[in-house]
Amino acid sequence: MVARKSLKGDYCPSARALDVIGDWWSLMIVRDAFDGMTRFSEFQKSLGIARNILAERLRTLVERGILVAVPTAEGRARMEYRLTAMGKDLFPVMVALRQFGERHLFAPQEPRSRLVDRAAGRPLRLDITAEDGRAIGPDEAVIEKVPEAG
Amino acid sequence: MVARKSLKGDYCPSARALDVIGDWWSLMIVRDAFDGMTRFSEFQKSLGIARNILAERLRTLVERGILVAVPTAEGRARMEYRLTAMGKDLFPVMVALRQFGERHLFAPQEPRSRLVDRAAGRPLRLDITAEDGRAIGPDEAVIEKVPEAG
DNA sequence: CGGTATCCCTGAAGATACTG
DNA sequence: CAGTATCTTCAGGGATACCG
Repeated sequence: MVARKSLKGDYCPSARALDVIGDWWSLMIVRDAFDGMTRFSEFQKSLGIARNILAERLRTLVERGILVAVPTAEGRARMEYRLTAMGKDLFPVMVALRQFGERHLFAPQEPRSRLVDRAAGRPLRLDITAEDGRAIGPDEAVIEKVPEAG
Repeated sequence: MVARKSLKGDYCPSARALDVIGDWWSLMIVRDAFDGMTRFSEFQKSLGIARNILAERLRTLVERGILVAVPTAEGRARMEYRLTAMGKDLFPVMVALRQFGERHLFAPQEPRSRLVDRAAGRPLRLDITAEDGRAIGPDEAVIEKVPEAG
């Protein structure tokens, strides 16, 4: 996933974003981080991931600037992993994925976790609009190719 | 990526969504589909993916209800692959990924493709809000666990 | 052109043992 | 507890040859 041959995706922000957080475990770690988890063992227990894999993923997420590792008061190498500002900018990605999942991947009455407005306890809205406020769907949007390497 | 052991993610819509479209090639195919591509060879040329892999990915995207394969007038097994309504619901995911990529993964003057409002040619906005219209960020949202399977 | 059928190979993931 | 180091397995992906 990391060093991919430069394809047209090179110039595509989606492709780059996917390169950074596009594999299963990284996204699940980020999801748990949004859910307030910070400790190695919390992630490990929540995900059932192998420890070496978790360590490696945390390392690259830190390298990429998604998480910071801050030493805890307790001991020596004890770290807490927290989302950076950049990491928090993944919030819309998480919300979008979640809404898609809720809409299409659960039976009507099937139990599921929900992401809600903390204050009101109600589901969130996600809106894509033009600068003038018009709602924009797939058919109202178009990809502008990069000028030179079109 | 497909048959993953049931982890807590079982109840997490994000995890399920990721199971459906969470690998590199599937997302890139969907991105190209949003960009108007429909033919096997278009995807193949755009992505530089091996043909067998592309065929397999198209097949599973169709199975999962993201794409439909419609026969073309031309010949026998010639297919066009188009986004279903469900597939189009991935639009917010693509926009969110793209915005993240644009914001954090490009140098200021580095060339990139852009997703714009077709009418105005201007970038899109993506807003997450509560039902009453308040803007919601990561700190204003909370994940409600599924009732029973806590 | 639009795929399918094989073969091979790498690299990512798991298990496990070890360390401070 | 919070990792690191090592080994092994296995499936995802590339290359290639073939078919209608």
